[in-house]
Amino acid sequence: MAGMAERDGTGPATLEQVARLANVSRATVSRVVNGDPRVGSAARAAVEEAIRELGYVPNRAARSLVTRRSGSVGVVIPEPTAHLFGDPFFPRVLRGIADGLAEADTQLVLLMPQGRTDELRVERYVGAGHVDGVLLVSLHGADPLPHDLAARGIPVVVGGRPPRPGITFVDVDNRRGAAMAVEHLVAIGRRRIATIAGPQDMPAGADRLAGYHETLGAAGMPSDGLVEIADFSLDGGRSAMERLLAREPSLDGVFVASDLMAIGAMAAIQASGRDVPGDVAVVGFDDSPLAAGAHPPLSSVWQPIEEMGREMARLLTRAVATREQVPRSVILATELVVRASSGGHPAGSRGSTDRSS
Amino acid sequence: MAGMAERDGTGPATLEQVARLANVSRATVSRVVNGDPRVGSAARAAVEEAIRELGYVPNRAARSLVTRRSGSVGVVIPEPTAHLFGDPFFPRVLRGIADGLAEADTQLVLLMPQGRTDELRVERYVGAGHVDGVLLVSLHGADPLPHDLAARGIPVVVGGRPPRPGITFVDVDNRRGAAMAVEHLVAIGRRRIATIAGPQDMPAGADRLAGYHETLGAAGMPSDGLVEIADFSLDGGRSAMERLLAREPSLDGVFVASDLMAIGAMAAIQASGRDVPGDVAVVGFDDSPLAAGAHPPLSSVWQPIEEMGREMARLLTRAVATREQVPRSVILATELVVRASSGGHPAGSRGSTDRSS
DNA sequence: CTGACGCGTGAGAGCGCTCTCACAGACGTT
DNA sequence: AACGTCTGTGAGAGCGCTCTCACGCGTCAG
Repeated sequence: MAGMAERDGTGPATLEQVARLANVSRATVSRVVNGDPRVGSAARAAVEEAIRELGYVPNRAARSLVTRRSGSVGVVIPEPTAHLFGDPFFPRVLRGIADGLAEADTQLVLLMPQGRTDELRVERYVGAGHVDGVLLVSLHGADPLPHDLAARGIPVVVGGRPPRPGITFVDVDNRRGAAMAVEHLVAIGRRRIATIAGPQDMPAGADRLAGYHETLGAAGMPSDGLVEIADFSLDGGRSAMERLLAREPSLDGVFVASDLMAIGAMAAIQASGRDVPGDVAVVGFDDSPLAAGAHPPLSSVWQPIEEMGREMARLLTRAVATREQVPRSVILATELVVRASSGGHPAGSRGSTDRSS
Repeated sequence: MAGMAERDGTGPATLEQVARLANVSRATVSRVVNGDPRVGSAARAAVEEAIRELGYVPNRAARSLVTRRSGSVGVVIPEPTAHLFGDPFFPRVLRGIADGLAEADTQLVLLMPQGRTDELRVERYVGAGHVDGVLLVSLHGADPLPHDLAARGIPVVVGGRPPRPGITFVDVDNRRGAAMAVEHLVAIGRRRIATIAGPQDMPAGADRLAGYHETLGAAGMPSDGLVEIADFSLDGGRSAMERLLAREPSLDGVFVASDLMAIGAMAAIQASGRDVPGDVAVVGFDDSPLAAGAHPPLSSVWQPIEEMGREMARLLTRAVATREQVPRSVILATELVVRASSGGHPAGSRGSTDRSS
């Protein structure tokens, strides 16, 4: 490696070696490494030079032995969540988390418990102090894990609104996103607007449905007979749409709570001889790569998934550093992306752009 | 916690405390904890009792400080790989890896470098000995990382055949899987069999195309004008199919190198007024959840993705333990799942079942 | 001129564990 | 009876780091 003198003999350089080379004590080197300001500039320069020369990298094990911090956090992804997502949700949160943790020079230890037994193992593992905190991506129903951990005083941040409050979380604004989608359908003149919602034991499913109802209510439009629940799958979307069309042949707009379901729904609409968006306008949710490639291209609600992961990491890092126990929450804004399926321009032009938090 | 006496005062129990409670030396406790056989049964029992009573869990940092093993391995997922997969490939390998590492009580440290700069950071990180080895899930073209790490003597196992040999890897039998798919099309009487292949700079893409050619060649059937390359996306599959149909209207079977593309292809076939499987039989690859939900249900080649992850973990664990440098490789068998899209029974009945390695 | 007070630095004590070495006692061999 | 040999155990020395404490020095008020 360039610029890295070969240290004679055994393994990576140690603090001790750096100290000797720089003619200072171990303590001083340690101060430099950890950014302690009370170090003279001469000493600091000498140490930095020595560090560069030896290619010194601190030994994490030794450090965490004395600091009693592991410098790593656990990211828990329970089975049902991992399974659910056909679109690249999963990798994207993870990337955001990885990003956010890298900012704080923290390791990401992945834990994927399968079943209750594994969850208990995770709890024991975390309880043993092997990680400084836990990030939980849980989008299905009531999971006892976050509360159990929080009760033990372990910093926890969950991604997606948890069913029970009292826990720090980051979520995207599902409700507002859904509302924007429905408002858009209203704005382009649709009068019989249906929805295909996700499972109601998932906060994301429930919140999106709530946004639908809220908007229709505000517009003074009926929603009776216009709601179907499905399971976020392609096929689920298709059959839900078939039921909707059978029951309410006159519907002219539909908000579908996920892109995958929306693509299934469009297939059903087209199979019934109707045109999208001519007869029925469709808006999905996720703005996954599938949306832009659909026929016709699918309008969809974009959500800042990476940002969610990054924010989770930041909140956890702060909680670990300050030892504070107050639950916080961050809701990230969503955006509507209008495409041909709801009569917008064929190209994927962005709709609203409020992205504060 | 049940059965866990409250230790007076400060933090988790230590070896020392266990030793005192059991009336033995630290060394003996250490032996019991690490499964050293040369411990008398009386001492062992006393130690085990004390461990239970104190809820003792070894301190990883202290341990790895002396053993010079971190007890964790890095799992590297470069940007392009993470982005590519719409189907749940990514979570599934990860789950397999998590499984396999849990068997060896090893931590999974996730590294998701974005761009070359990050890759160098990963290299430095790994080089610093923070992990005992590296697992790399890389399915795109030539990545220098695995060879760089291997050259430094760091144990590496990659998932998916690497472009250059000389590295331990685990892969699914893409070639044989493709061959089985095409053989099946031949067996049901198709005579003009096309293929939509994946990107040829990805080994998975190249190997599946090779399997196609191999089988057609063996059957003495032509393949000229019957090959299209696409990018594993829904839309890519659709347009490739349109090109194929335009060029070769008489084709009666098509092997598509991914389910997502196959679904796009089926849409194109149906849009052209043809019936699946009546006019054109279709077989996909991946056997993702999308396949069973497609219309008609899609025949597809199933691959043991979790098993691939698990096997990667095992190979790495062994390489770390034995310090051996010999590259190995494991190829896992694929299976053909016949469904309605190639005229099989509508239900998803399994085809062949050779799954040795 | 003296004492108090900063500031930069070094000495040294651990953090919790593993592992080498020494040793006591039980057994078998010549 | 004297010797080796094994087996189970303990003592103790670190692993590489952080952090407290003490100390030497220069500065400034009294």
